[in-house]
Amino acid sequence: MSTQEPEREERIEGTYDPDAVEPKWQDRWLDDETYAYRGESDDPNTAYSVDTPPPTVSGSLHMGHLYGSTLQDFAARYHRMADGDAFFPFGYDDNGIASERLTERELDIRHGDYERREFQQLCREVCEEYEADFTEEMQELAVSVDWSNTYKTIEPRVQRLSQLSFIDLYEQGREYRERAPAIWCPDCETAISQVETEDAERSAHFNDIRFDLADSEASASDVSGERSEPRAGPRESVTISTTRPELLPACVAMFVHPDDERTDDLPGSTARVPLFGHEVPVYEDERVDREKGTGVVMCCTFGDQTDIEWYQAHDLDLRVAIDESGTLTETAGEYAGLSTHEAREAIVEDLDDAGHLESREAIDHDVQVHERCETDIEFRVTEQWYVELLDKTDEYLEAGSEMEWYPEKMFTRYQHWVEGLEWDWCISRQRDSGIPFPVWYCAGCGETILAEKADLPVDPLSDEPPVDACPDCGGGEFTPEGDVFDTWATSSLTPLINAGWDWNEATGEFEFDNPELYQFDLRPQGHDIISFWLFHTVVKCYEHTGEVPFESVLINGHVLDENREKMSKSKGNVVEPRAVMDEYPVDAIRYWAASSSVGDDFPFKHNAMKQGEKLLQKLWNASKLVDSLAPADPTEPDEFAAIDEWLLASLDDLTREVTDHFEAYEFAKARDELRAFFWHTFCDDYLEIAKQSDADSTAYALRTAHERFLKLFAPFLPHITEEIHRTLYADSSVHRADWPEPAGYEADRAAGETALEVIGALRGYKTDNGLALNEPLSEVAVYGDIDGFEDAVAGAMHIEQLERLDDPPALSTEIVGVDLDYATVGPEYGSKVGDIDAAIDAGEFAVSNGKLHVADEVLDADLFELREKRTYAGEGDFVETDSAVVIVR
RNA sequence: GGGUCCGUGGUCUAGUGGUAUGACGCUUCCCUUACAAGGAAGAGACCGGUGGUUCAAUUCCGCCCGGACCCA
Repeated sequence: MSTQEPEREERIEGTYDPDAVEPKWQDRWLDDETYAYRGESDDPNTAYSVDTPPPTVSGSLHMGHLYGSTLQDFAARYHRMADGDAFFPFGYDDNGIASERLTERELDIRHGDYERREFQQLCREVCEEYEADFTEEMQELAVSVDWSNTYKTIEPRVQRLSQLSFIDLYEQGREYRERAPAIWCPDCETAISQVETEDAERSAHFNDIRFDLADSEASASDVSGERSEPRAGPRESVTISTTRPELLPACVAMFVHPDDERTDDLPGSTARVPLFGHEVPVYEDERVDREKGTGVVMCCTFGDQTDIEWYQAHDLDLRVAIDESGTLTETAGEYAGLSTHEAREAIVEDLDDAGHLESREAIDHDVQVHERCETDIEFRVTEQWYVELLDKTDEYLEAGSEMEWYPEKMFTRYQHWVEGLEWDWCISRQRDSGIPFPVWYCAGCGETILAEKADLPVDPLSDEPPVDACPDCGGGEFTPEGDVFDTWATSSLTPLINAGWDWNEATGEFEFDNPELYQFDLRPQGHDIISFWLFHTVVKCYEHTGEVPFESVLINGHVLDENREKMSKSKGNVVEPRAVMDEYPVDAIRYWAASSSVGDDFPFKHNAMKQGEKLLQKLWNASKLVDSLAPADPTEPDEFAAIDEWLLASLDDLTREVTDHFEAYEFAKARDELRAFFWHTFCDDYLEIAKQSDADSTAYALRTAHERFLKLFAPFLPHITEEIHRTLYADSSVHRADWPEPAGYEADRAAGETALEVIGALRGYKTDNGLALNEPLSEVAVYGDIDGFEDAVAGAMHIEQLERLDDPPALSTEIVGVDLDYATVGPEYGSKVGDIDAAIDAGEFAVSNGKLHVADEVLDADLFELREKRTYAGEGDFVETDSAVVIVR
């Protein structure tokens, strides 16, 4: 076997000391590069690979990282053993606003004072120490990442890849540049995408504002054209309700619902915007919410997404009243130069003075804000780059369904997101730092000039375009694109980064350095980022490679606080991983992390760490006993004692089940079955038998089972299994050992079970009678099938004379109840079942010739079981089990 | 407001159209050739509420309540 030193001197002694053992192996694994990817296979089906979403490292490790990383590690460790190798890389996401702001703060600089490359270099330096802390904590958690395979999203290699991705999509016609309404952050002064917004509650006012209707001549050219009966006494004004009166100068139309009788006189008329005086048409549109207010709404460019839809559907004017910094423009006349908030107050005041403010009511409502700075967003018409999505949502939905989802139900989140898409993906950001677009424009004709793939990464602000003259018009002047990529444009490329995707100039094709890694076997992540991170990654990789990037997606839940509430800084209920790691063995924390079904949220509980701690001691103590009972390297005997072979056969069953659970990412089931078998069958039952056994096969079974337990536990409990395995069995890491396979033992399972039942019954008997468990029993008789296991029973229970009874002992039995086989009785007797139950409960039944007479029915023997109470009148005490009867004399 | 999911002994959790699994805690007894962080025995759940389908619902369906997440 794996033992190279049969004369191994070391021993398992004392109590287990995780404080000493855990750091020792953590250091050793790093020194030995135990988890380095060997990459000896070319076959994508044998190389197990994990692609993890890189965390932002400018913050510290939180419980979500701890839990998510540990789950990934279970999979990686299992597959490293089962498949022989595993690619488990790590990335740091430092290409983003968070790390840029961190750098500015730490160095007291402004990014605008540097060339992009210089600033990014500074970012990398500042982030390094944060990354080092993060790495250290990940290593303390025994996450078996290959630390020689890491990347940073800001590094030049990743920048090159991001730009290659842009060029490839552009050449495929999947990207376009367009002037259109986009979501805008007035504080960051950039376009942002829908996923970067969130809701925030704001105090505001509903302002009811009266618009005068202009001379109704416009009705003659009524757009709806079908006004059957003119209203008597045409009204002179309409009232709308708005929380944003500062948008009045941007008002371009009014809308009413076509089926709203209150307003069916209005379409075709013209309203005059108070204070500003310009006139706007009134149209019909079904998107008007009839339930609210007066049924009349104003449309401004732009107050919300509906305004954009109306602007496009009705070909409205564009009136830009708010500029890129949230300041009112000349369009706002005398209000130009005010901020939106100042203008809001000023305009309301003036409306009131002019008699156009009918009422004002304070409300709290949700508004959309930029998630990074919590600034209220605006919608502005700007020129941006987009990745086209809306034309291929069916394909992307299909791509998502090709992946295995764990748990399966999480696919619906992806599905709903894709089905609900309304925007193409805006990938350009008006920021100074970030990864630049590799693009110039011809100053003469506007032609788009892309960088050469070989030259990437480039920065158009510093580098020259690859041509001297415009290929279209021959002009020689070029304007660099100053925008940078959206952060998801890069972080959606992690599978390509990890597999070394690049442009091969010689072959003229995109190729992978490690093609065996792609597609990745597993993508683990939280359920909160399915809609953007995972989706974007699927889209990008699918377009670049024609293949879905992941075979399986593992969605983990969130760790909640002990009251099942989400942890948040503002609530002050955050549990720090550092504190938990200081208090409990990492193996125990990992054992806890395996306790919940994948995908479910679960609470952090200090008590929950106890189970793992106890298991560690149990494993240690059992190892001590095994070590003292059996020689280190027993040879396999020709003949097995029945109980020994029974144990190994049962262990084969367990091995199959645990393996299946790991394959299906059912860590909790693997954990619980493994623990139950180890603790109860192996420790409670088998070890007690083994102590009394002198069969050669016992030593062999003990050692074989013990070593297999260490391997089966290794993904969950990497430290203690390594310590014991190295001490007793091998000089190499258990984490590089082969995953156990069933050895093919056969045994009389039923007789073995019965024997253990008898032992259990006798143990109870001794306890009930105040006897020590090692107290000898002079004479015991057993009626039941324990063929071959007599010695095991006699040895474990210290029975001096064990007798097998061929006939049941003389017992008197009393029927105390009837258990119906409802699965059969139910369908057969239908509504009579209630009567039958009632009669049985009342004791109104009789049994004759094996049939049950009850409630005027006669039930065959296979429909029920009698609950009997047996009494033994003979010599000695009587104990019964499910399948045996035991007499102690 | 819409969608998805969740709600099981004091706590956490498994599970199923036929009367509920395990752990932690609790009670009693036991230092027995590793382990008292152990062993044996035991108490503790009308499976969130309410209607419906069914012979039978914790399980399937509707509504309500509570929680999480996603999207408006």
